[in-house]
Order: sequence, then C-alpha cells, then structure tokens
Amino acid sequence: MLEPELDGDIPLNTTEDDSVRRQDRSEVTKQRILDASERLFATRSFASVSLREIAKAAEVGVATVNYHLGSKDDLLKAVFLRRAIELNRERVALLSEAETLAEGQAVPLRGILRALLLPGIRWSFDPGGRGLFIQFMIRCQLDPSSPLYELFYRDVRHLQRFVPHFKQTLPELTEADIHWRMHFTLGAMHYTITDLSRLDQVSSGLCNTSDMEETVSRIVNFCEGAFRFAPFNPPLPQERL
Amino acid sequence: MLEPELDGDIPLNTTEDDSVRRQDRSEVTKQRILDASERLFATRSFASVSLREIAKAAEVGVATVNYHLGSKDDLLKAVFLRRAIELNRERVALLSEAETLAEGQAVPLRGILRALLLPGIRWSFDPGGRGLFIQFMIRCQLDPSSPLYELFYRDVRHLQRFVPHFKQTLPELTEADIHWRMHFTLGAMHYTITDLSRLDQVSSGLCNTSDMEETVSRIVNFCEGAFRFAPFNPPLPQERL
DNA sequence: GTCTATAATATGATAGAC
DNA sequence: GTCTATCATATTATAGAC
Repeated sequence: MLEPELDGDIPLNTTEDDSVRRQDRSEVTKQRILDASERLFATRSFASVSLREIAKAAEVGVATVNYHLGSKDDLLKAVFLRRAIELNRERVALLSEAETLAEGQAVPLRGILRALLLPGIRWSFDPGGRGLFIQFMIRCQLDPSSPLYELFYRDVRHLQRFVPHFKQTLPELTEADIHWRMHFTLGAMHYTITDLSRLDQVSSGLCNTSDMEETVSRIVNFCEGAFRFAPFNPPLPQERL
Repeated sequence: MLEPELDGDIPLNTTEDDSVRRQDRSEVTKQRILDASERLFATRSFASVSLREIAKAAEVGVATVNYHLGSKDDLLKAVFLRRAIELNRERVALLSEAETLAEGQAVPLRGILRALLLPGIRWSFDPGGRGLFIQFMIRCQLDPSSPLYELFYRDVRHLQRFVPHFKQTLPELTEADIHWRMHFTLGAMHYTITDLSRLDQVSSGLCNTSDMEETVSRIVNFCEGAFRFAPFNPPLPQERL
C-alpha cells in the first residue's frame, strides 16, 4: 500500500540514558496527540475539528501539536499512516491463510469473503484505537475535502488480489460481474462499519448488533448468497415489475 | 417524513403585479443560492464550505445569503428540505405501484427491491440538482458534524413499510433476517451512489458504470440473490475457513 | 433586495519565555 | 519539549447605504 516503512509499532526504548527517556516522553506525547486526533476525526469531519480541540483533548498546548506533527494536513496524514497498512495486511494475510488451507484447490467462497470483510468489521468492534481508526478512515474516504482523499484512490491494488480467487471459485462469472459484486460487498461493509447503530433503530432493537461474530457471519452469508446466486445481467429488457 | 408541508415545487407566480414580480426575482435568487449550496455540499463536508464560497458561486453578496436563508445551519436545512420528501415519496409510490400490480398477491421480490433502490440510484444519475442532492444527503448522513445528522435518525418509518412485503414474499425469513438484509442492501446502494467512480478505477474500466439501467439491474440482481439464497444464521460454530 | 463595510469571533501557525 | 501570547487570516453574521 502506501509508505510501507510505517509498518511496526512505536519503538519503546528501555535503556536508562536520559536523552532516550526524554525521547520516550516525547513519543508518548506524540502518540497522545495522535490518539486524541483519531478520536475526534472518527466522528467528525476534518474541517470541523480544530487544532485547539485536539490540543485540549490531548491535554497539551496548541504549539505542541505543531511541534510534533507539523501542519494540520500533516497531522491527518500521520493519524492515517499510523495504522493504514495493518488493515490491508490483515486482509491479505487472511487470504493467504485461506489459500494455504485450500491446498492448491480453489479457495472456498466464504473464505475469500471472510478475508475481505472480517478485518474491517473486527476493527470496527474494537473499543480502542482501531475501532476509532476504521471509522476515521471510511469518513475520510467519503470526504473529498480531506487531504487524504487522493491517497485512497491509489489504494486499489490489494483489492485486485481478490479477483482471481473469485474467478476460480465461480468460473461462470465474468470479471465485470466479480467487480460489481465486490463493489456491493464493500458497500455493505462500509455501511455496517459507519451506520450499524442505524440498524438498531430501524429494527427497533430486533437485530443483535453488538455481537461481532454474528455481524460478520450475517454479512458473509448475505454476500455469499449474492455472489453465488444472483441472477445474471442483462435481465428482461424494459424490466417492469 | 419530516416537514411534509415542504411538498410541492416553487410557486412561480405569473401575474403582472409589480410586487409579485419582485417576489419572483427574490425567489429566483434564493433558488440560485440553494443550487450553489447544493452543488458545493454535494462534494465537500459542511464545515469545509464557507458562506463566501457559496455567495461567490451564486453570484451574490454574502449578506444576501443571510438575508434569504438565515444562518449557515438554516441554509443547510433549507437545502435539505427543498428535496427531502420527494425521494421517500418516490420509494413509497413505487412500492404502492408494485402492490397494485400484484393484485392482492405477494409483491415479487424484485419489485420490492426496485422500489427501495431505484429512486436513489436514479437520482444519483441525474446530472441536475437531484444528482447533487442525493450525494449531499448521503454525505450529511455520514457526517455527525452536520446539523442534519439527528434528523436522519428519525427518518426510519418509511423503511419499515418494506418489511411486511419482504416477509410475505420470503416467509421463511425472520424479521431480524429481513432487517439485516435490508441494511446490507442500503449499504450497497449508498456506496454505489457515493463511490461509483471507485468501481471504475478498481475494475480498470471493465464495468459500465455510466449506464443507469445496468447499475440498477446489477444491484437489484445482487440483492435478490442475497435475499433469496443467503445461508441462514448461525452457521457452523467457530467458523474456520 | 442587494450591495459594501465591518464587527465579533475563531482558526492555523509561530515566536519567544522557561 | 512545552507553555503562553500573538500574528495573520478567515470565518459567520450584521449594520447601514442605496
């Protein structure tokens, strides 16, 4: 994906050297600012969150934010880059795992779908930073006024890794069929991540939206049915129902 | 839905009375401001669009915006209310039409899905105001910093009208099943409206995303397959693929 | 009704003390 | 490294001329 050097976690040094301890404290402050930003950007648009709010939430002065992260745009990019790679890595790792399990055979449809859908849904249930991040990420993806918008448009390659697997398992589908169905699948996922509470309301609490495993299996089931059994295009000409 | 008095079109008076003509001109200015706002809010977040930009785009002074629409929040609500009811009315009208055609029998699944999905998709293909509006609407729905956010959460009743029809056509589904599947269906629709150009990019132009009829039949097919043939929950315990 | 001018406030960014 | 104070700018909203 982008900037793969942002790969691991924060290097927390444990030696007794004073300057290093100061570095640690500095790093901790920086992470606290990133945490606060992530929290605020998770539920509000980029432009509507001010640096002053972020500073207040992180319990630092405004200048400290600029000191560690530079401009507001740079701050947003830092929030993004801190976790961005991990998600796609999870997807691809799940896909590879399913490949291995298939032992040369075609990967079962549910395995492909799970690799595509599980990481995002799982993250969205994380009460910590990953849950905030995934919301933040989807929000940015839909907000062209965020400085990240163009970055997302370059992040398509890892999705293309899924296409041959769908093709192998469902050889009767054209590549266009697969892309359309993947598109709708991702839509269902995004909506689930950002608007699951809406389902609570519409269904008057009938749906158990607090259970991650059920949510995943619901969406995988839905998309499995669609991928496997959707009628083909074109349907009756001049459709009228 | 909300504020059903905002139902019809602009009353364009045609008498020769001077004061009325002035009213017309005033109304035209107001609509031009609303058009410009709609255009800007369609692609950018609420907070990131300034009144000055709107005034410039509408070719009026800043004060004129305030004169006609009041505060920025009120302006946004006006943009919303100008077209909000129409969409749900279209959905419900399509559903009623399908009911009539069914002559007392259960409405065919495709008819229900089309009523749910067609209006939004059709609007999104409208090069005029409706196309901008539907993008604006979905953007607001995902942006809790917009003053409209809470309004959307009250707009659930018209969706509930669809539930009994699904139940009648697919009696083996529980109500929870139906709500989950409707949720994923709406997600696919939202994503299609806001991010169809992404599909272009991911598929390297393989999918014909410029054809409205094909798009509708693609999504209806997808959701028909899902509604009709999705495996039931719960699946294998401790699913492992 | 529409403009220009301006008030009141908020913002991103930085300078300088410690 | 972190703070307070401040700069330059942009914003919403309004007052007042025409």
